[in-house]
Amino acid sequence: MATSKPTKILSVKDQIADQLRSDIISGDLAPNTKLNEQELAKRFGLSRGPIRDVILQLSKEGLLISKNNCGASVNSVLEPKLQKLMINLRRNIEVYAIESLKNNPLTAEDFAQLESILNDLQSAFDREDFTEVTKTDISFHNYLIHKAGGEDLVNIWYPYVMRMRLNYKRITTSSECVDEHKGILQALRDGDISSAVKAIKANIK
Amino acid sequence: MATSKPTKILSVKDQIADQLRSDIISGDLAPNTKLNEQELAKRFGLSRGPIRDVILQLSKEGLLISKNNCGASVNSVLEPKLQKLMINLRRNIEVYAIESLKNNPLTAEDFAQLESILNDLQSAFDREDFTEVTKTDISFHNYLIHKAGGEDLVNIWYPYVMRMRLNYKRITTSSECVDEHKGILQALRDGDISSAVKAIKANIK
DNA sequence: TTATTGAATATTGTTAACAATTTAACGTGT
DNA sequence: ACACGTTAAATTGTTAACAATATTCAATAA
Repeated sequence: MATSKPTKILSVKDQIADQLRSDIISGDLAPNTKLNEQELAKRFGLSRGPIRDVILQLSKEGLLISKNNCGASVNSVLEPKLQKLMINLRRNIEVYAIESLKNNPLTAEDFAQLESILNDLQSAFDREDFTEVTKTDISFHNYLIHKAGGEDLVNIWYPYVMRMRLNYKRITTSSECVDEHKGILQALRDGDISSAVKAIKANIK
Repeated sequence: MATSKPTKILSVKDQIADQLRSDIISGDLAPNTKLNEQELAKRFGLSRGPIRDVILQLSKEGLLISKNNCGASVNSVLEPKLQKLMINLRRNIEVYAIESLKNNPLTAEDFAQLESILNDLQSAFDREDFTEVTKTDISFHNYLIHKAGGEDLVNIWYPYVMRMRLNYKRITTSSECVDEHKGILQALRDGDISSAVKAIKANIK
């Protein structure tokens, strides 16, 4: 039996959602841009049905906002106060995740995975592919969140990250971003949870 | 022009979503129950299209969970730790909402609305219509959240409330629930924010 | 008996035509 | 020129048939 790395199978809708997420993160689709179902259907070579599903999915994630009979648009930037609230809530979730690793420590496999993600992060920086940087950044956190609380926690957490990405267009420098994540990982390796918590808090802003 | 109370116009899908929410809250649809699209379509006299939309909507709210090619089920009860986390997060949001009323105080109209909601709450208790009790309870909080942060904040907050309702089947007594909300309202009337915050914290559990 | 294979069934995913609604454009009257 | 109502176009909502995928269950072999 072939036990090599399982290539991820993505449903058609997942792929389209992924592409649209990229477009939004990259700024290609600016906030308040209205989406046209037919247009999207033609672009992806599908009918409007699945497109509608994807639009609802991305609404669930906070990236789009859709009103009755009026279509969907890219969600707008949050006002600063709500932004701060969301950062605070996200911090709560991620701190919870880190602390829960006390009873559910990372395995060697986990560390290998996270290491690999950080390599991808560095590589994306080197290519100056900032959309990929963002996605990889998110996937690092996603890994930890999932480890700590499974799908349930991911579902609670995900909308915050996504919605926050709409607010921050500016990208940090390579060294800062990669180093911050390496710091988190190292603290976890050392089993130094309180240090990891500090590092996570510093990273979420 | 007739300026009397505007009767809310609900889209077909909103009405179906509402009904399903009731079914889930009432326990008529127990956690992990699988939903059948055809069945629902027949029940509501629609085709499967809009039903699918509603299912996605309720997934967004955390009431349902749907997997690829495998349909949707009523979401399961959260494990106690995640439950506590969610309560904590919801408290954060509601405290934020209350505190933001300092700069954006409730009007006479607001108080009238909230009063009316509490009357409905008492009435639902008297009728022992506990599904309606839950919905009215939620709508009280919803009013404050919306006042404080608009649609954006409601969208952040709503999934927590809904998901939490799946965990608590037991209903509190009439006097306890109504009194708690009256306490919140009275503190707000007095302009005593810190007291209102205390009352909200005590109410969310 | 237990596991496994395969066909039959049921369910979800997709499509394209049709209906209802919203948006835009136009013309009329003031 | 401006406001208003009507019509035409564009867009979203809905439907029903079809395709792809999962599930069920019976038959077979170990």
